[in-house]
Amino acid sequence: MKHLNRVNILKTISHPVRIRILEELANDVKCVSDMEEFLEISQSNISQHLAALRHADLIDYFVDGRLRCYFLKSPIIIDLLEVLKKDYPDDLPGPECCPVSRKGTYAGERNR
Amino acid sequence: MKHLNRVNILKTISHPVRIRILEELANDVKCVSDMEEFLEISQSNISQHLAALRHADLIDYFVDGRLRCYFLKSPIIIDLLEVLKKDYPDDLPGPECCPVSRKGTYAGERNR
DNA sequence: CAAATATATTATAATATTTAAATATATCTA
DNA sequence: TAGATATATTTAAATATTATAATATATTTG
Repeated sequence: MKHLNRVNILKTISHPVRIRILEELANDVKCVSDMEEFLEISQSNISQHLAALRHADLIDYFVDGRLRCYFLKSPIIIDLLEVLKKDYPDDLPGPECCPVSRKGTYAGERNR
Repeated sequence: MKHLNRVNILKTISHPVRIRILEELANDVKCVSDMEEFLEISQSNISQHLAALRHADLIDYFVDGRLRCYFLKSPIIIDLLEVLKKDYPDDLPGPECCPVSRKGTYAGERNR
């Protein structure tokens, strides 16, 4: 079941707006009207993205009067954001020469 | 542009079958008929998922006769898989008492 | 309490993703 | 060269995601 949950986390964060929200929350508590300043989308759309993040248990909030103050709840997000920020210049080296599998020799030259 | 590319990588790997394929390729070269053994989906569906991974530049293959031998190409995948495998027992600690933002005091008790 | 503010929810239409089925292509083998 | 094998592509239908618009709720303030 953990696997499905992880896939669900990935799905949930696979959106530019939600990544942006999470990056901001990784630094700071933010309420929705703070977010309206750096996100160029409607308030109700922001709320929908926040709902998606809440349903995946990635964020939570506390209430200050009519503000809802969101913060990051899930520690995996910190690590995922860090990986997403890293630079990865090169491709992995291809497999060593001629690995062998049950079905084939895997000997051939690489194609494209 | 890098941001969008990262979101695209996330979207592409946000599927249980594609995660599984990547996990296998992180260990080993595999051809499609190898994959037919551990994936319980049709061959053409496997090919479709492989195409998605190729289009995101995450994998590549070389050709051995009629086999196509896939391997992992993108180094970020290694790091992402590692994070996905890690255990994260606890939630992050909530924000310290009473942080302040432009818009509010953020003082209140947490709600749920 | 009425109006204003901050945020959430619902409905809907547009778009994207997914699977399944059918077909196509390339390589090998007899 | 005619299967047979391994894999890919295309099409179509089902489902999911997204943004927008409209409306609802809760809190504060006058």
